[in-house]
Amino acid sequence: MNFFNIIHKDKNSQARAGILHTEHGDIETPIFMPVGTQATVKSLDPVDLENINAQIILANTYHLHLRPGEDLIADYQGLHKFMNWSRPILTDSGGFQVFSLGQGNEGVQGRLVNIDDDGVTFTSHIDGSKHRFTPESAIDIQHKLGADIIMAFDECTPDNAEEKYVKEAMERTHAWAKRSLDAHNKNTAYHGYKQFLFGIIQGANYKELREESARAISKLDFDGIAIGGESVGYNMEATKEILDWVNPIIPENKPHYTMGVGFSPMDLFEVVERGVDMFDCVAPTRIARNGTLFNKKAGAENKYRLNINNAQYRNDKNPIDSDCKCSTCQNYSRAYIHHLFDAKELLGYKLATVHNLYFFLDLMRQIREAIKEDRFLELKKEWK
RNA sequence: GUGGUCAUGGUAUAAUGGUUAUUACUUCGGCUUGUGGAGCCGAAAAUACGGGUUCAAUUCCCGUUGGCCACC
Repeated sequence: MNFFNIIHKDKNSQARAGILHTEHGDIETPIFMPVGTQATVKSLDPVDLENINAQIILANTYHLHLRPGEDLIADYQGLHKFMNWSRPILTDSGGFQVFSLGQGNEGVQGRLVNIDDDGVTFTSHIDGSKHRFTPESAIDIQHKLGADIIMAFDECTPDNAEEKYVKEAMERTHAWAKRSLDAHNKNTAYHGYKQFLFGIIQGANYKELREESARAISKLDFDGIAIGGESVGYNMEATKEILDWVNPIIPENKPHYTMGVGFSPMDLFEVVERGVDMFDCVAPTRIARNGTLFNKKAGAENKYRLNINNAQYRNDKNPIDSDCKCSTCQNYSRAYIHHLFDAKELLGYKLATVHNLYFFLDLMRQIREAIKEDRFLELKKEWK
């Protein structure tokens, strides 16, 4: 059986519907993947995730290496058993954390990060201890964690970096891609089942570099192709442009994954329209914990969302979204959720996260149905 | 009752005889993108009351009211 089967290609765009086959179940694509960095989607447990029809979740190599450590998780036969999640998991390699938690970045200051051609030395954001990742060690850690889909170790460059440095980093990422693949091929079934490895295209916002990176990653024997970078997701105009550059180059029959996409409903349409099968983003869960909740009637001008903290919801008997079928909208009023946030009660985080993820995953379901019926662009128009 | 002391946004506070009176919390909006239950940005909101001195008083003086402390 192939890892990835395309079931239907939309007649009016590059959108396609497909299925990813893994040991822990099939994944219908295109799909949004909730982020559960530390082996938990914050505030939810696996029963909640199944109830909202999550098909696959993410976890992170960097965070789990530092705490509790891959050897401990391997002791529990991998992440699935450790966290009691029986469906597919994808682990990010930790390459992005070198960038996002790196020196000079907003949010986490003063982290020591030294990049050389062999790997990266960095200090822990938890206790300042020194650590080192190489392509080989990042793969080894991911084997022990046991995710169904794992990622090559890459270097993500800032978009404002000069072309010379971006080119160096990109070439390093290509060399690391080969080394990740070699390390992976020595042991593709650490826990007794096959893990699939994706390569990552870099090159920031330089057309020639993106094309070169797309060629380099495409010719390697990866199971899937990811598109990374600071702009991807964060700057949708740039993201669309990058996808238009690399799409003619990357193999059509492999799954395409844009890393960090899924801030607003329209973002989902934009990348699916350009042939993307998988994407993840912390936004739906993070903004949920701050009280920002998806609502279709709020309209495109409000990014289809409302802030439940606002005073206007203090005594509002309606659900967050009257068309939503999630357990939060079926059972709770805006007034109650407003109160939970006002009082900083833990249940508020859970109810909000359930709603935002359900909203996104149900929209993905609608998108898949629309693709199969060649009306993807019509559905997109409803949300424009 | 006598003496002392204090009175600044809703709460707690800083400062000053002279542009727009400080800060925190609260309140009201916003930001959030391969995770950050955090953080950040913006807005609203005050010199107890009455009189006096002065070019100018939230500041100095007197009184009123109220709080606190001590004494009888």
